[in-house]
Amino acid sequence: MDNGETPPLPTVEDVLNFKPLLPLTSLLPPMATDQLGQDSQFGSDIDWISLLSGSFKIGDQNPSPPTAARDGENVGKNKKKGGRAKNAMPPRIAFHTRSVDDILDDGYRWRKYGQKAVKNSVHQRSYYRCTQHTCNVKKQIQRLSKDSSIVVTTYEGMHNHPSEKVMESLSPLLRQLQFLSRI
DNA sequence: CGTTTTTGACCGGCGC
DNA sequence: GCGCCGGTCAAAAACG
Repeated sequence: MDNGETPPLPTVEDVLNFKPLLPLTSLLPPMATDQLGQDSQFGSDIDWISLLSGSFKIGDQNPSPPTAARDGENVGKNKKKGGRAKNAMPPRIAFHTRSVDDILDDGYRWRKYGQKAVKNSVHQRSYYRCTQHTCNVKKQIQRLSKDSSIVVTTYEGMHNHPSEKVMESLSPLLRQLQFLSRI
């Protein structure tokens, strides 16, 4: 598609209209300490997730676990498994975003693997998969036919690795926090 | 040249 | 069984 371009930053209106159904921290992967490098001191002393979510307290080693509220409002179509609960399907999280751009930069890299026209919608639905091999997170993007200015992004599954983009931008801050926490 | 997109084929579930 | 529908595969094209 139009991937060569850097996705435009969200406008103020985009931010105001951005209503996640879950706390953003629930989208972060569990901190993989072994991926931060052997020489890194990250991960062992500080619960970065709770720190970033604002629930971190000094000396609190046991913050409230992110009891992932499972389903969003629009996931009603999951009733397919009427009697056959074969495998618990991964949780789905949907975001409604008012944006001119279909592709929202969430920090992860995605590979498109399909596109289909859905019934009762003029627009098509695109299917993406996380490019990390060990991570089978999927997401689908479709634009509301009623209000074409709204993009629905549905995530399925949780990343088992950190976003290199987020890590890159957060690394200096994390180092600083690590340094300060040692005092 | 490696990676990503495109796009029709393919497949499985479900209702009739 | 058949056809619709949503999701995925995969080969070829496009891209940088």
